[in-house]
Amino acid sequence: MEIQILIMHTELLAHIKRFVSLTPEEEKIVKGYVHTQDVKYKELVLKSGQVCDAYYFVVKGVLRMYTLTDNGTEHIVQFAIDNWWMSDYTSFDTQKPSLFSIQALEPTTVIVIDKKVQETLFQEVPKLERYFRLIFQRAYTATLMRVHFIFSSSGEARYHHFNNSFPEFVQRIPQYMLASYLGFTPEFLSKIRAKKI
Amino acid sequence: MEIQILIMHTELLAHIKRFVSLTPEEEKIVKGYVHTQDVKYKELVLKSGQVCDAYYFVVKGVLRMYTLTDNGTEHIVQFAIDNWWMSDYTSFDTQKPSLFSIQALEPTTVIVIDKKVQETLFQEVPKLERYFRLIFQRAYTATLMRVHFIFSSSGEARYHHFNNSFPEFVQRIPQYMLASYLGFTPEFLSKIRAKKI
DNA sequence: AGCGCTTCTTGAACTAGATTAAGATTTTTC
DNA sequence: GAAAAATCTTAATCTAGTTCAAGAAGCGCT
Repeated sequence: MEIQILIMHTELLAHIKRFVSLTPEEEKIVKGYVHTQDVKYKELVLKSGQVCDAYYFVVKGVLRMYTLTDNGTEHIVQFAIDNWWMSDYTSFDTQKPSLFSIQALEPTTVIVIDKKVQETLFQEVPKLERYFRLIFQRAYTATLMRVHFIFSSSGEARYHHFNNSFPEFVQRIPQYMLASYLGFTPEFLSKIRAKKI
Repeated sequence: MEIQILIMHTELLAHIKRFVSLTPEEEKIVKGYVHTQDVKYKELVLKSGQVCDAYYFVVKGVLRMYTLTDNGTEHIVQFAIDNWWMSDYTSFDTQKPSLFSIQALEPTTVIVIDKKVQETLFQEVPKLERYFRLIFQRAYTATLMRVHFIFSSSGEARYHHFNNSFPEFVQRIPQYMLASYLGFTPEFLSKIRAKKI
């Protein structure tokens, strides 16, 4: 068990070190402030209406973030797979209820930074400000690219593009969720697939 | 002129200080590394195909970031007004050509951080890492909310929502650009407006 | 191995929004 | 202040994608 946790933390530290260097002491501090959590299939780590009180780093598995519209339909805003962070950062900062829910689509292991330690951790390891500056920058530009794709290509083109870019991932999630992420109905996705094989 | 520039810089420093505290020395360093630039109506600060080599902070005016699709139609990915940063951060970091163009929609004044000084500036004033961490976090979550709106509401609903949220801004830009930003055609926007007055 | 639940498919009728094209209005320029 | 350019409107036709409904596969569970 101890060894297991160590390996988990190693994944996060390796990821951080892709962006900033860390001294052994800093590594130790980070390890001291985070913890791992196992999330069962279909379990929620955040439920809309509740306040988000952690950042989640996916070590293994898949999370989805989604909203419920008035008429009861779900809309997937984003997925997180290995080495991605997910949270409702606005709810986290303002401590107001979140519009979003975050759910595991597989048995998933996450590393957690809790609200109550986040500021202290960032003060003790200021390099994390830079690390997250770069993480948010990437997430932001990736989301802008997504807006660009939504506006400039048809649903069919978006499906093929996503399929070509992340073929392994498409295998792992139900098609109706992919449809929701791409912004159309499962029936329409079925039709696209029927055309071309 | 000197006074004018000082006022400009004050706007940026005031904005930074909404997120992090700055000592007088740090303020001085920041002032030393940035400069202002006046951008004429319709002038481009970034042209797609070129490498983006600066961050731009809008002091006064409006910028738009857009792409050209194969068939020649423009798609506006975002606007920047007073106190917003705009850049193609991916192109900036990788020094690869940008897909986007950035253009002024009014005579606009920006404060510029050039690529060649950015790393040095951040090293000398590490608080800027935190500042931009928070800036990117907001930009990221705002863009996620936009994706949510695109998927969960009709074009008409999006128009009314935008109109209610930013009535003064809607006055300042041509309607066909608003249509492009909201993801539909100018003709459709005309129809929406005809319905309701 | 069979029952129940979740996911996927197909087809027919429908609609939000695109496209095309022409004219009207407003803004800019000399 | 008239001509040119840019923006906005209207209407007819068309299409990508939705909705509804029903059946077919797939898959986890005892």
